[in-house]
Amino acid sequence: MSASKTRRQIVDVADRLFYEHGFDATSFADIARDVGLSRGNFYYHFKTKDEILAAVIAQRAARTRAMLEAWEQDAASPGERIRSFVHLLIANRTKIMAHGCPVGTLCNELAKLDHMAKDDAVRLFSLFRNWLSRQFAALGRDADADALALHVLMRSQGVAALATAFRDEDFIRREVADMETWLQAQCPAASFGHSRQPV
Amino acid sequence: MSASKTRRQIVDVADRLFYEHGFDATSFADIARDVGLSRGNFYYHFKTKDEILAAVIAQRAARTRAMLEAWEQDAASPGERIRSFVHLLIANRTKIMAHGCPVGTLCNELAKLDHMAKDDAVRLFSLFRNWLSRQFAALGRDADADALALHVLMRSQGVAALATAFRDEDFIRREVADMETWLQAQCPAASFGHSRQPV
DNA sequence: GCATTTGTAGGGCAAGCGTCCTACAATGGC
DNA sequence: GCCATTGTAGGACGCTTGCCCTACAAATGC
Repeated sequence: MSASKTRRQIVDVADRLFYEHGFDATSFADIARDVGLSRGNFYYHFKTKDEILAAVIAQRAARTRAMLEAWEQDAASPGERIRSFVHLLIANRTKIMAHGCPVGTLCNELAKLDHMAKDDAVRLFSLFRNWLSRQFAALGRDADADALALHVLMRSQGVAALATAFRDEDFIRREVADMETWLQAQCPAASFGHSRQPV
Repeated sequence: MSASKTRRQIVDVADRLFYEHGFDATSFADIARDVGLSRGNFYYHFKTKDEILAAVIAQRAARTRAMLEAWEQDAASPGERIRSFVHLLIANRTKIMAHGCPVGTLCNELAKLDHMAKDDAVRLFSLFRNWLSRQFAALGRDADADALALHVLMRSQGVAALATAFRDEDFIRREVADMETWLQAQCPAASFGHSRQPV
């Protein structure tokens, strides 16, 4: 098997395990077992655990960028794009109720561990923050675009945190609906499309 | 030194270390060092690490209950009481920016570790949830009191999460002010006291 | 002043950690 | 068909973990 393919497998598995069990609680052996590699052979692909973390964060950043660009293409209006973001909460509800927001929980853990890569993880947040900010600016809210972006991000983090604690799917849908109402109120003139009822 | 006093010291130190570095990353040795006890002697006071965690959670629950009762006494109106809760974000801003919300981060970590005590940690959330719910009910919002309580809890969790990531004190004050405005709008008839400007 | 309880010190245990090394199988260029 | 490169297996390393034990000091009861 080619090295790059094995490497990608390692990063995929590590990504999943870091999300499900946390970075610190995931051991080299755990990743190796799931990839089907011998423990020691890891050294060939990744010298240290931190190196794996860096690769995982880089991959998440790349995928996030791709997702945001796709929304930029697909969604008709900035308002629709923001709705796409908000609806991530519903699309990923099962995983969120089990393990929280991948970005938020990673940032929290790395902050507690006072880990080098902490700032890199926060940069994942910044991707969303800047993208949301641009959408709000496009809606004519240039003056407070960044504050609005942080507000949306804040809400989704809060929803994810409580959804994990209480495992309440209705709560998620209720708060998403509330965010949509809020969104409409922010830019009454803008077209947000038809406000679909949550399923 | 009396056993109960040493025990209390252990729980206090463990509480702090669990908050600052997380449960998993805090070792027996770390706690022992900070208390000034020999490593091995822990066995006398606590058989297992989980036992320490249970004691820490129990202490947090007791202190939370005491705080909520104090607010019940001090604050004139239910609205003022809810404000007391919201202003925790500002009062504890430094610690929150460094280590997040003590309850939220603990729940997240225990969920990832799939730890026995997970539900006990969530019960800390429920203390706030039920208390807030009672305040909203007292404001005449019986029908959706619990949903409103969850909404307030959700917001404070979101603010704490992003405050940790971006270390932005202004963001905290802005969102607290926004929550106060929202609060006024929820129960226009109720007395919320004068809306102080955040310092 | 002796005996029992209460609390502490220090170290040992097996297991697991991240890391690192060496030996070997598979592959592809020449 | 030989050789260098690429990738893998398996285990050893030093360390730390949670946990447990025994020996001893200090306090307490009678």
